[in-house]
Amino acid sequence: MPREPHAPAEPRAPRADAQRNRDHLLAAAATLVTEQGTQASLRDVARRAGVGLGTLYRHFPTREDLLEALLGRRFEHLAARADTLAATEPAERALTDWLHEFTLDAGAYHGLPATLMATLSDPESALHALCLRMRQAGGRLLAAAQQEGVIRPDVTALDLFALANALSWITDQAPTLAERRDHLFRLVLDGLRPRP
Amino acid sequence: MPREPHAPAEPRAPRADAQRNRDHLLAAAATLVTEQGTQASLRDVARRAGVGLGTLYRHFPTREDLLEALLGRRFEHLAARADTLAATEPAERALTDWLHEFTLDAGAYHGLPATLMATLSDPESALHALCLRMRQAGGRLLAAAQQEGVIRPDVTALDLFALANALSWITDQAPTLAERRDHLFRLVLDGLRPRP
DNA sequence: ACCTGAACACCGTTCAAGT
DNA sequence: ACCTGAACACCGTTCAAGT
Repeated sequence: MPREPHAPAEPRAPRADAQRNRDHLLAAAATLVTEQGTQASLRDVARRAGVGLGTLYRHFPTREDLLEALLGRRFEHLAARADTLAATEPAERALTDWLHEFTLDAGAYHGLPATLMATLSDPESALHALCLRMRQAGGRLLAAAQQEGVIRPDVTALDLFALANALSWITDQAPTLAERRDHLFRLVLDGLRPRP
Repeated sequence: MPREPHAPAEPRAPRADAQRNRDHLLAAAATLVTEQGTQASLRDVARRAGVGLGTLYRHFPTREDLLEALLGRRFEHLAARADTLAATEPAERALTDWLHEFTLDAGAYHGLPATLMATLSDPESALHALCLRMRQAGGRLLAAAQQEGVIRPDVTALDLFALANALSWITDQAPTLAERRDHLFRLVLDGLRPRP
């Protein structure tokens, strides 16, 4: 039943050893990036995965490719959250809740806010598309809130992306300020509401 | 006339060659840090200064020491600006003008916002005292503005320092957003004003 | 197809040897 | 006192050689 002579070109299943190496690399990367941040040594990742350095580069040609694989699910989930919040919460609440969750995800690893922000100037980055989807998801919630007049009309989805990353960056850079995070978040968000 | 037998311990003048090396190091660092940011290679700095690598470490034991020497004058000037603004401008204007100038200085080199922000968790850094003076200068302007009721009372000098650095960081990280800088600045500052 | 690891060109930091 | 540069322990990235 398989082996159709002219079957439509299915994507070949990867060789078993290749798949296993990929899994080991991702597991090793998850550990090291959690411990040391987005700048963790790629040599260490390969070492911990029990794999040659070239194998890491074969599976993930750039550091961003590796991070994308690590972050994909998390941010897909976040994009979906935008739609559920839009459906269940008032526009302003949906926007602020979602932005708050975004700042948490953007701070998942040390150095991640900087990595995400750098994506804006680098369309080749494997994280570029991921960040674009985030801007679009945030943009939809933003438009709804602006429609209701609860957010200034001169705020763009890009502004939101930059500000939310900047807020994540503050606690990433100075853990001392972790306790001020929610307060700073509210201050900045307040600046986005129209002046009466 | 010199050579007083029991003259009070004057700080010995540095040897002429040492002084010359120091000057060359600072000139080289100024060029390379301007071109490549705060993470410029120290090897390159020594090379361009025409000096051995050990000589660089003798004069500037850490990268922060070098940056401090590079930034000292600039930020001293900025601290003085706080007092002149306080004396000549209304409190709110003085605060926003000064903060705006701070964001410009904090963005003088690539990577500088991150370097400055990191000093909060590192009291040993040569830049720690410099950043403290900035927080104090900003804090005085903040207190005056709060006294007049034009800025929320729950904003601290640390909040200001973090937010201003974060704004500098946005354009540092994504030059694309340079055109949005002043707009983002105003949005954030607006969030610091009391709600009516 | 896929994997390995040596090779290359860099780092930051230290320190024995020089003047 | 001060300077030098080799030495050490790391990087990221590439690529010839293997299975």
